[in-house]
Amino acid sequence: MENLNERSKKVLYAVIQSYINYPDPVGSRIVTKRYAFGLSSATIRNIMADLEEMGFLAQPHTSSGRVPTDLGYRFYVDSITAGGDSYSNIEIEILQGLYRRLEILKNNIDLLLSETTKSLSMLSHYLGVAMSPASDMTTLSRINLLKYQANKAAVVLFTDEGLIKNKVISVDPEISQKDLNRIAHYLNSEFSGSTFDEIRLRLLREMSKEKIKCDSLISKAMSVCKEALYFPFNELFVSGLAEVLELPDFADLKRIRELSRAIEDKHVIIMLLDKLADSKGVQVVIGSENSMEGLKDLSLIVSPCREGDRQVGVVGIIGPTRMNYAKAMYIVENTAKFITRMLAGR
Amino acid sequence: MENLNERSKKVLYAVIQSYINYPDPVGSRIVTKRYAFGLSSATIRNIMADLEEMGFLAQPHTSSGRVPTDLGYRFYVDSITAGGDSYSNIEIEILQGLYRRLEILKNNIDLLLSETTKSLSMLSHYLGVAMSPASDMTTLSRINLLKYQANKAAVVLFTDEGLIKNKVISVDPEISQKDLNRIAHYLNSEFSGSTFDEIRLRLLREMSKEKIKCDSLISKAMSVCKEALYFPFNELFVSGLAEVLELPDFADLKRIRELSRAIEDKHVIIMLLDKLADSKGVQVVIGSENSMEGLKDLSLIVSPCREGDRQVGVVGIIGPTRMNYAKAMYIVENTAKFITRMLAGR
DNA sequence: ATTAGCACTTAAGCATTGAGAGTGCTAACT
DNA sequence: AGTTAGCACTCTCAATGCTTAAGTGCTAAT
Repeated sequence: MENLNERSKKVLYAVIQSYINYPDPVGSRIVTKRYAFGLSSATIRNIMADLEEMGFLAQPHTSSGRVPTDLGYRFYVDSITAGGDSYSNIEIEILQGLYRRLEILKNNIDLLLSETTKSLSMLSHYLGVAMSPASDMTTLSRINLLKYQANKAAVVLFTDEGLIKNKVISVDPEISQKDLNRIAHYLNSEFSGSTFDEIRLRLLREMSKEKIKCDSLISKAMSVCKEALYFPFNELFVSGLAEVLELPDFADLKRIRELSRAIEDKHVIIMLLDKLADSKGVQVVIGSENSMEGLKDLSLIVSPCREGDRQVGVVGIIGPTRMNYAKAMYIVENTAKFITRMLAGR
Repeated sequence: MENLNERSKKVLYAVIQSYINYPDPVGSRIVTKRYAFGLSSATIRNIMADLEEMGFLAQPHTSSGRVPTDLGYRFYVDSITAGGDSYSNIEIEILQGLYRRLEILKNNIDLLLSETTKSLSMLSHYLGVAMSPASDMTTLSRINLLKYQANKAAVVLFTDEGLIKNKVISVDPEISQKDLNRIAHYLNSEFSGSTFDEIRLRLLREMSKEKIKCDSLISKAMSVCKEALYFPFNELFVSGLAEVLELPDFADLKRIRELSRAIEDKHVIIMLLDKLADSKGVQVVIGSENSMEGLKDLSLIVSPCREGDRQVGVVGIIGPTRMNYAKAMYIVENTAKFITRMLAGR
């Protein structure tokens, strides 16, 4: 990047711009035609050869136009992050309209996130993704235990992030609703405000104490707690496959298979999003910059939804590396803000 | 079907059998080779021409082999339903193994169903689908209302089918937990055992009564009820797209697009499953037998999971019309039984 | 009723060809 | 010295024609 003069940069941007808009490798002639450099194609050719040598461009085969490499995109993305493009009013209005439609879902996080992914994919024409926060990092606000059948109880769990989860656990038939109330009361007074990570740790310590082991009711209660507080929270929502398959980038059966495997696994995407969730602001991961198998030659635009230190989720877009980064970043940034506002404004 | 003698039937079955195993149109020569009829290819040719005339077979183009029509598959499927194929021990063991792995999820219906779809698609190599019952038909077992924040309450709802759902509703800040308890108590005593369909109807009638309109607390309570009891229950789980894309039937980009649109919409599939959920036992819908746009040339094998009159869900398989119906039916039937056992055994 | 034989049809694979787009290099130009 | 025109070269892609293989329908013989 050091020995990259202003003119070369401009050419690089032009190539990327063109390739984003038209899915064909771009040659020197096209650059001179579509972008007024006042230079001949031969000169552009020389510059493009230099850019290729520096690793910003590549040729699919000798004598086709050039295509940006991941490095090229990276350079481009970094430059627009610094700049901060502004967007047309129309696009902003579409965004606002979609958000308004989602506002009625603010009481149901899962549904809100899942619908948000649909908006994301509609707006961007790429995959929309959203993830609720991992359980370890969320803080317990309140827990309720409801006796359900002879040997079952429902755990209802409120977190500071506004998540509500329920699950059924098996309990000793001897335990009554009163007992459960007492246990819940204990848990609330003891752990409310702590993250689940901490809670699990402290519970483990408590349970190893001698006196607890002896008292059968308490030990039963403890087993209830242990089961009640283990929640595999983080849930991933993905949509827009149909949208993505319209792109020329996914005309290839092999790529489609790869993508659909990635979507169905979820595991890989969750891991990646988890990694990116800690940072703040919009993150861009381009193609091979992520080391996940099956996500090569895909790009991710991700933003955590956080307010202070309270993280309520992650939203993002997944698409081919040949992506309209500026637009995608704009959409993700605003969607993250919207979700944050929605879930924090309580 | 009347004027279809035993020999013609055998040939029809042979053609279907062969086509299911090898995805190429089957010609008369192949029939004589793979299945020992003791007849020459010319004779088979004549029979196949007859079968085509009757609408059981079709030719993709003059002078290619023949392919079963939807009607042909229908004939075949009806015959195996009557027969009842038995399966190898190995396959039964694989099934049993997968089921055992799922047993630990019996307390979490949604997760159970969603994992079941994965098993279904693994076993069949087609799409696995599962749906929890529609809210109208489920019966309320118990309702709990938990005050949550100043103007919010969590509704926790238990049904006789073993479903547990929660949602957040907005409430008047004046309403206390005590009030909510009273409302919940009223709802439980009044409506426990009724289906949500009935409940909504009765609530509507109650609310129109004069005296209730006057009392402000009761009217507030009623508005709580109304919101609390409206649940869009029916949830659809689908998986196995990656699996299906390995099939030669989905080598075509257009079909893939169609399929993924169907999967993302869910709406269409839900409607179709809803229709089939009422009947009992395994249902087979072949290709154009369903009138849903986007599901043409796909087949569905579906079975409700019911015990007595209590329906706990629907499971099924979606695949190309060129499907191993016998196997798919076997898998669906047993999976439905398993799910029923899992959720009814309480 | 069955079958052998044959002419006919069609898809699919293969090599050939020509057009088109793009490149790199060299030599001329400013 | 930077820029450009010109040109030979490369590679893809679409079209073409040819051949092969599989399958059919029909007719005449068994």
